[in-house]
Amino acid sequence: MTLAEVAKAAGVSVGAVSQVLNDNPNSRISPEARARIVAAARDLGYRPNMIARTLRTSRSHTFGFVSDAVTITRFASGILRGALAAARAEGYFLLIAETAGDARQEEEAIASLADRGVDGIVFAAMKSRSSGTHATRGIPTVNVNLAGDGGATSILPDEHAGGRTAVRTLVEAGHRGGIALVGHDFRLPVDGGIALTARRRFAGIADEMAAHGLDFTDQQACADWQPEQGYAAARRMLRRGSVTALLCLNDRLAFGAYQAVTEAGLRIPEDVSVISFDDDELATALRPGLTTVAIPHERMGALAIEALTSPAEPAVEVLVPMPIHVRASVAAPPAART
Amino acid sequence: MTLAEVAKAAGVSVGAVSQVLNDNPNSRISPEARARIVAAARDLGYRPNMIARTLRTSRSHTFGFVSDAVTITRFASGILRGALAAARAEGYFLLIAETAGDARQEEEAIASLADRGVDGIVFAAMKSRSSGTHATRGIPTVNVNLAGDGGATSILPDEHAGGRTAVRTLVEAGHRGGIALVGHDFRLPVDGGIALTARRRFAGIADEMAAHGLDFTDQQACADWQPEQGYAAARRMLRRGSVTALLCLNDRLAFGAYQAVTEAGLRIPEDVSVISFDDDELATALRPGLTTVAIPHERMGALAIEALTSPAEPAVEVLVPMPIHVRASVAAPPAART
DNA sequence: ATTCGGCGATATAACGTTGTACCTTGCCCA
DNA sequence: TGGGCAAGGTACAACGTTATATCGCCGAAT
Repeated sequence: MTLAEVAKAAGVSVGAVSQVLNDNPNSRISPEARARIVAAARDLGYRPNMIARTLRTSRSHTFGFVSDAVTITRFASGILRGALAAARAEGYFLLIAETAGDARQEEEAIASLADRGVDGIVFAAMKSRSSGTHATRGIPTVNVNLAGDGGATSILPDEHAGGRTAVRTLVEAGHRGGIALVGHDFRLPVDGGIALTARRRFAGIADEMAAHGLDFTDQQACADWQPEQGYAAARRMLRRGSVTALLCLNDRLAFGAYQAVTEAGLRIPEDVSVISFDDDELATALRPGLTTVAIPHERMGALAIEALTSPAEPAVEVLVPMPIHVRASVAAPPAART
Repeated sequence: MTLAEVAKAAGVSVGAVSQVLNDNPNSRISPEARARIVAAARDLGYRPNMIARTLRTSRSHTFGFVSDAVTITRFASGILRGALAAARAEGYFLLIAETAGDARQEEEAIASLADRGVDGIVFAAMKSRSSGTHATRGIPTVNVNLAGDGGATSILPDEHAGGRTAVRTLVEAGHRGGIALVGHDFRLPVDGGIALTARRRFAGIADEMAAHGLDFTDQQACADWQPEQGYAAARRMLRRGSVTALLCLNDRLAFGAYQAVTEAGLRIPEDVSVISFDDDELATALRPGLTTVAIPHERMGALAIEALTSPAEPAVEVLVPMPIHVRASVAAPPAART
C-alpha cells in the first residue's frame, strides 16, 4: 500500500504517482498515464503514509490542543468538540495534552507536540489568565478563553455584550427595579485575582444597568460561584423583600438561588425571575428551565482552528457573541402583571 | 537539533549518537565517547524527531482515542482524562476523533489514525452497544464502556456489583422496606434496546434485593432517564405513601426526585433517602449532597491505556469496581429512628 | 543532417532516524 | 610473523514521501 506498489501496478515511476495523486500543477504527465495511476491507486486502496509525508514536507496536518486541567472536564469540553469538528472538516487531527495549569507540564507538553511536528497549537483555558504567552518554538498558536499578551490570537466570549444581554433581557421583560445581583458587589474594590472575562461581564452588566438608569436593589459578592453560595446569598436577599429578579453570575449560583426561592415559598418566574450565565448542564436540568447567557464553547473551538488554518491572521482578540438561551425562568415582575 | 549536529559536536558518527541515546544494549561505544555524546546532546538541547523515528521504527508512541459523539461531552470526559494521564505517564500522546456513532465516520477515523501510524486505538462509548468490533487493520484495540464481540479487551464498570452496592447501602442504613425504584420496572418485559451495562445494573439490584428477602414497594420505568421523568415518577410514588427510600437509576432521575420530595413537603434524608448512580456533576450540586454509585470514568480510561501498553493481554472483559460516593442523602428510615 | 525545444516521464536526493554490516586498529597467541 | 579476535566505531540502507534535476525522444526549425 505504498507509492511504489501503485507505481508498479500502473507501470510508472514513484515520482509520477506522487505528482498525479497530489495534483502537482507543474507536472507533465499524460492523461493516459494519469488515468492508469488514479485507477491503480483506487484499486489498491492506496492511502498516503502521513508519517513519511510529514517527514518530507514538515507539515503534519495535526494540531496540538493544550488545556489546563479544567478544560477537559465538564466545563469546556465544548471547546474541544468544536475544535475537533472544525479540524476534521479541514483534514486535521488533534493531539491533546493536559497541563494541570502547571508551567513545567506545559513546557513539556509543548516540547512533545513540537517533537511530533504539530502545525499549530490551541491553548484552551478555563479561567482567562492574563498571561497567555507560551514558548512555542515558532509554532503558530491560538488562545481560547485565555487573553494573550499580544503574540497570538485570542478567542474570547464577548462577555461585555453578554453582560448587557442579561440585563436587557430582564428590562425587556418589564423589570425596572427589584433586581438583585448574585455573585458580585460593585461597591467592593475590584479583586485583582478575578478573571479577565469575569471583569468584562461585570462591566457589561454595569453599563446596561446604567443605560436604563437602574441600580441594583441588592448585590452580594460570593467567594466561590458554587450552589451553596448562591443559596445563601439569594436567601438573604429574599428575606429583605422587594426582590423580583435575581441576576446570577453563573448557573451554579442560580442553582442555589432556585433552592432559596423555592424554600421561601416563591415561584419562578411568577414571583421571582432568575437569569444567569454559562448555559451549564444544570440549566437544562432545572425546573423551570433556566434562562442563561451561554458561553459559546463549540464556536470558540471552531474559531480557534480556523485561526490556525487560515493564513496570517493578525494577532487580535476575537470576541465571540454569547447567545442567550431563553427557557422559562424570566417573566414580567408581579407588579407589572395584569 | 538533529542527530547529525550532535554527532558533529561530539566528533562521532550519527549512528554512534543514536546508539548511545537509545541505550542500545548491543552497542560497543567507549565510556569516553558516550560521555561526549551525552554532553553534546544535553548542551544542544537535542530532542529526537518523533516523525523520523516513527517512520523508521513504525512505532509512533501515539494512541488513537475514538468516541461516539457523546463521550466528549459531559458524561465521559473522565474517560479521556484518565486515558490522557495514563498515556502521558508512559510517554504516549492521544490523537482524538469523534464519530457521532456513525459507522462511516468511524471507518474514516480509523483509516486516518492508521495513516498517522497510531500504536493502538481506544474506542470509548456512552452506551454499551453490543457490537464492539471495528475494522482496525491490525491495530491493537481496547473498548471502553463498550462490550466487545470477543476480538478486543473491554473495559466496563462492574455494574452488577454496583447495583448490589446501592441496595446494600440502603439496607445497611436500616431500610427493610419502603424502597421504590425510579427508572425501571422489573415486572415489565426486558426492552431489547437497553444498554448492556444498564441490564447488569438491574440484575445487581435485583440480586441484592433478593439476598435480603426484599421487594420494591413501588417501581416505575422511565423512557428517558431525565429529571422530568424522575420528578413525575417520584411524585406518584410519594403520593401513595409508605415510601422511605428512592433508588434512582441515575443522577438525573434523582435530581427530579429531589424536587418531588421537596414539593411533597418531605425532607431528604430524614423522611426519604435517595440513592442513585453515575456521580454526575449534579450529585455535588444538589443539597443535601447525593449519595451515588459512581461510574469510575477516569480509572476506566487509565485501564484502557494500560491494556494497550502492557503486552498481549488476553481479550477479556475488565470489570472496574464502582465506588460509592457517600454524601448526605441516605439515612435510617423514619420508623427505625429513635 | 544536425540542433533545438518541449513534452513525458524518470532518477535522485533529501527529511531524521535506526539497525546491521562492515571496517579499522591493536593485541594476543600460535 | 601472520592470523584471529575483540573492541570501538563508521558506513550504508531503509522507512515512504516529495521536489528538483535530468534524461530520452520526437517533431520542427536551421
